[in-house]
Amino acid sequence: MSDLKTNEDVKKSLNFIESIVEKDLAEGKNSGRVQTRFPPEPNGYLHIGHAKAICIDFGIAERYNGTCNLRFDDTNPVKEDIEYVDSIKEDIQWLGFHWNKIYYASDYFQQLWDFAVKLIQEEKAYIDEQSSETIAAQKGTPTQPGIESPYRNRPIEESLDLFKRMNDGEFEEGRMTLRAKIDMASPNMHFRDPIIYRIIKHPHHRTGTIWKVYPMYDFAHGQSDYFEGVTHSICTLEFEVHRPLYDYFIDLLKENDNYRPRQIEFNRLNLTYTVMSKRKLLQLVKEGLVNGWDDPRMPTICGYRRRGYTSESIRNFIDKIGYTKYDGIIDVALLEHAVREDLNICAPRVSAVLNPVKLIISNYPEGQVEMMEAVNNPEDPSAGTHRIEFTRELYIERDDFMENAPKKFFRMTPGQEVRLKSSYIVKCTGCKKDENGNVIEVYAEYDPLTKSGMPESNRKIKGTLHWVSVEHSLPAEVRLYDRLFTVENPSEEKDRDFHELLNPDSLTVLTNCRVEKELANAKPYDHFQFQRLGYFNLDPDSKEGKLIFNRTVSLKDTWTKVKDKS
RNA sequence: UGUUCUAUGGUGUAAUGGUAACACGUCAGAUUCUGGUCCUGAAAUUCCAGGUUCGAGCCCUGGUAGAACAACCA
Repeated sequence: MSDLKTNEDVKKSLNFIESIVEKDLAEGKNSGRVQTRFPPEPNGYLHIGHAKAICIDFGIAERYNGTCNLRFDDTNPVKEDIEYVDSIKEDIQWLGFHWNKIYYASDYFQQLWDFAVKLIQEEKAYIDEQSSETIAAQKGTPTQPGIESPYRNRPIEESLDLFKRMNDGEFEEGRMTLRAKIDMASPNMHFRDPIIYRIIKHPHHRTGTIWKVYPMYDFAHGQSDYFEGVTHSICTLEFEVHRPLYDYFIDLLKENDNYRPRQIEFNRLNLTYTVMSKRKLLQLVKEGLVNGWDDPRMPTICGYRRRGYTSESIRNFIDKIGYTKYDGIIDVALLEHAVREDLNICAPRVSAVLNPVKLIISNYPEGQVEMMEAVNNPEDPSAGTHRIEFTRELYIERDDFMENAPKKFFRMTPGQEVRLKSSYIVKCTGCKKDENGNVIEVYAEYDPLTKSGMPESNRKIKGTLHWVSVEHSLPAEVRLYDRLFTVENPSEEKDRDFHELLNPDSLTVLTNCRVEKELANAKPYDHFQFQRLGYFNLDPDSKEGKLIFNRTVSLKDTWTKVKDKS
């Protein structure tokens, strides 16, 4: 035991974000305070990429005795909805995080308005009456400077007056905008007089129709951070080029040198075979290509939850992949490993047959029922055992019988002995086929001396099969979920229609499954290991008399490789 | 012919000027009443070229490659 490392010995190295925070702390910045925020826009459900952000936002606060607030970045009423607000809260809690307070960017609309008015008065902003096309054309390109708007130097009073009238609803959407007056020749496109306010007449899910003008992201995010007292504003890499503008507005807002929020960017999560774009996920839902945001094929938090992933495994996964500035793509195998790792420890083993074929133990008395003791979890002896009925007629997996088997097939084939899990060793004697040659019954003889626990049962047998009693098992429906996309990196196939990349076999519904009686007591989301078949959970749509299971993830199945070789 | 950022086995992440390590994946073996788990082993790595240094994955210069930025989205 002594050479085992304790948790303290295995000191995890700091990621670059933690290093920055520690350095700031060491330098006494922000009076030694650490405050973060998780700032989703309520325009969709959270996906696993958000989980990465959530873990670092809440994790940094926790690690450095700070606080983390949840802030909804609700500056675009057209796309946002209260449904999303609710789902986001639920998913964060399911992941096991707790916010200090909930804020909304819309809480700051008045402050932001006042700040905008101040900028106009200082000749740092003006009302532009050009169309979006004209403004875009004048913006130049990343390699060519833009040109100035003819409205750029209009009198302060005129801008002030128009800004007020914009918010009074006097002008149509798109008619005019408020732009910051910075530098049309800046190499950073975001400094070329960015639009900071636009007219939107669509009612806001919180403020209703009070406002007719809404701030843009760049004019709301940093300021909101500042108003709240955020010290470390952690976001993804694509906001890197926004940071100078973030700092620009903070400088105009900042009142003293004791506090200033700081933006830090990390690499967004990319997963193989997975689409992470909110826009595309919304499209999948809207076009009915999946059964809602919580479809088990979706990479959303609620999709994974429904599929049977545990929050623990998602957090462990995030922990494994780390935070850097390198823009790579992570193999889903790593996520699946994290899920198996967690489920292996906590999922009870139960018997289920997905594709049943009858097995008749010809020398076993008709009508006899024996209760067999089944271990709930070999990884956890304290999980105990449960009992399962053994009878003359059983169901086994159709794939577990082969009439003419290759050498490395260790399961049911004429003349070969196999062990029926938790019960007897049986020897296959043959099978019966219908007129089409399909196997309809398999026959075997049991050895009464080999019941689990008996001395004779210690014979070395290569194959162990799972089974259920024909009479005592329950019917069930099992849904096998595969990858939604056929290509490893769907976002790289930009020129191809997204629909072409969808996997037509991403969902397989098996309706003739049989499960052991024990499962009648299962509760929604409970997870199980169906022995060699993988991990499954009970779908919340299950009803009394209709059990529905989702396959969470398959086991690593080396049999498939043996098959390839033979 | 812009600005900003990035580059370590197949994938992701460490090593903070001093023996290139960890996890996943792959392959092989052992154990097993799950072809799972656990265990053992193997193959495989610092983008290129210079420079600084006793010593460079790390610092400097120049290349190369990739990413982000030209929404009245966030």
